[in-house]
Amino acid sequence: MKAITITDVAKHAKVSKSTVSQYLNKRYEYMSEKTRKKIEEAIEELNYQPNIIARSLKQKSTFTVGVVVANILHTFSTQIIRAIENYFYKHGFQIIVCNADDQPEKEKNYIEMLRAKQVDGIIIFPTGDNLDLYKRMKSDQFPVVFMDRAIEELNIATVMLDNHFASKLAVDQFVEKGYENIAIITTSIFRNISPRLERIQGYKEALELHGIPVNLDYIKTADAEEISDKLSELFELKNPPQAILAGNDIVLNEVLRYMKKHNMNIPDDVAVIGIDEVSYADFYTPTITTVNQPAIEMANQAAQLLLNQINKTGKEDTSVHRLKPTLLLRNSC
Amino acid sequence: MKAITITDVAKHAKVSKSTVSQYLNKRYEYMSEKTRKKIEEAIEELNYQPNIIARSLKQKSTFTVGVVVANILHTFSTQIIRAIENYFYKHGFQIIVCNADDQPEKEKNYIEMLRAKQVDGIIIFPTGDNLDLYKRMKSDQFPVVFMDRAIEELNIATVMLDNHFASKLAVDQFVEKGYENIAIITTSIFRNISPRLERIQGYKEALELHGIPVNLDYIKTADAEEISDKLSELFELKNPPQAILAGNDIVLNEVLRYMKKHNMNIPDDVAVIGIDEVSYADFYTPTITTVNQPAIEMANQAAQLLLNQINKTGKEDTSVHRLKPTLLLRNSC
DNA sequence: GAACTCTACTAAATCGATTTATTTACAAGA
DNA sequence: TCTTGTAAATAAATCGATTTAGTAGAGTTC
Repeated sequence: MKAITITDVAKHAKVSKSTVSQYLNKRYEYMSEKTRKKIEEAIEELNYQPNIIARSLKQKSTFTVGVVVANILHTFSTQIIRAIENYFYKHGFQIIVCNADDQPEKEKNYIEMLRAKQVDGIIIFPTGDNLDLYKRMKSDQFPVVFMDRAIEELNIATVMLDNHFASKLAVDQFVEKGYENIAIITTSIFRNISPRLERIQGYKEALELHGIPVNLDYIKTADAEEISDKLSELFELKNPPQAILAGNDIVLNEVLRYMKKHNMNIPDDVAVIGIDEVSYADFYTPTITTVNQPAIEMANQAAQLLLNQINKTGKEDTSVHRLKPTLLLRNSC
Repeated sequence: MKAITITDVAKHAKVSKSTVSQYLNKRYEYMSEKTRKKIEEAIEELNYQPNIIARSLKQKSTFTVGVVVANILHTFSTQIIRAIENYFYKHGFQIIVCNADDQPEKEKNYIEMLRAKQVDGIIIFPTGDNLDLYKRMKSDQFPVVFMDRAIEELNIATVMLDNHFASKLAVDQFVEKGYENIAIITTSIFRNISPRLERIQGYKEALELHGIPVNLDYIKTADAEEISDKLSELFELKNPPQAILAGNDIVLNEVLRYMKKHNMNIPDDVAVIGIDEVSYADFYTPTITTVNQPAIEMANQAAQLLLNQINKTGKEDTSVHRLKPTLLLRNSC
């Protein structure tokens, strides 16, 4: 890899570096037509590409933003990434995607790396366990937007689902179909992951609205591997649930796997609704009713909030934006 | 955002920039214990973080590699990204993921951007339509590894599935179960995407091995939206297929959607095998037999090949590495 | 005590761009 | 003829690190 620099171009075109730089930045008024042509030719001939590293050292802005996702394997994460990327691509930015794997330690490393690399801003699916780090970014006025999960009292712009409403949509549907013994299962709430807590909270509120007492035995949280055990616990209750709300796509998979294994019929033996749309929802037997997150709008909104911070356009927005999910009514309930 | 630089640290610790730099690079033998402590404290107090941009301007290596995926929405892409990222994370590299959306134009922009940003190497799922660009990277001796798709005559290290064998696994299984009218459906081969061509080729070869004549009516390629039409064509044949090999996860979804819609029973009305494992394979009714790609091994191998090129370790390897898939035998066939 | 070696440090060059201040050449105006 | 103004171009400073070459001072050796 030979390295063609601005100096080479300048020599080749028999002008100064400064003039070449002006050319590169399209300030043609500082040079004659003839010079412009010479530089153009030199760049062409040498196949010169400016070193963006050197450029951004001087210019500060790197036109790169980071996205730190909690777990890249979630369909929701991928959809968000893709949409964020599309948004920023249009605005001339690149995105650096990093995968924190739900590990605060990894999240910390990535955020620090990204900052050290001088990205212009970061969209984070926060693990929630790096409060000091979040605070430092805030006090440094470094552009940050949180996605999917809220961190209290930090006043950082956040885009997330209206999780209460998501649960309400599901519970309302169950009730309409005549179910009263309704269980909810989410993945672990070990680190107080807000969407999960809110979905449980929304579930409770929705039940109360319908005058149905909340039965704590019907609320289960566990990591994917233990969900099957939790389901067994549910069905061993003397009053087993007739309906199950799966808190996300992973839980839904586990629930369906369990049903399959135990030869249980949906919705006759037990009705099911999942939060998060899944690829197979409309051709599974039965088709699965789901609560769909508006991933693209969420991504666009987060991207826009970040871009506003980066460009210092619009007034400061540190609020939590909650988008409404929709119910995709099918036959599992 | 105040910017603490090495100069600030030097002043604060009352030493020269050079010494601070030595400290940052852990060359403690060039300073006294006392100086080391002073610098350590200064860095701590000022909360200093070195500017990696400035560093890499001098050092050349940016410890960043790019991954340009064809489409980030494919589960296979995500698995690969995740594994590549894990591999490089261990070696102190960051990865920049870019999504080409199967558009050669976008791919070109991204590769050029990545190179301009001086990444140390790139792993590409090539669209195949940027031959000049690929050649230039090759002649610049820029570290590149292709993933998933081969580009003929370029002599660029490539990691991909043994696609012929993938089809063979499926066809062998069909034949063992007594099926002879076997169809294959893949997504569009518009741009000569090698895995798709190879899967079709492997399907033909496998049939011939079993002495079954190849029926061209049984071979269909189409974009996702038209697959349902192609399926109708298949079942309107006077000799409709008894078995269908779905060329990837997207096709499999479409096939299952069609079966559901037309109330067709698997495997009685038609047997199905999919290439690519899917999340619901083991709890669908019936459970779905799939041909599984060893994504993690493929990612590790690609990452290792790239790292070798970057570090110039090992001898030059420009061969095509083909990994073997495995059959996950279930009940759809 | 001259010559040499080490240790602990520093000054200055460097990476490849951008940007500011300055210079040159030439034409217009008084 | 002597300013003055302007267009075109350049030199030099800058960004924030690394790295090379060099130096001061203490200790060793003969």
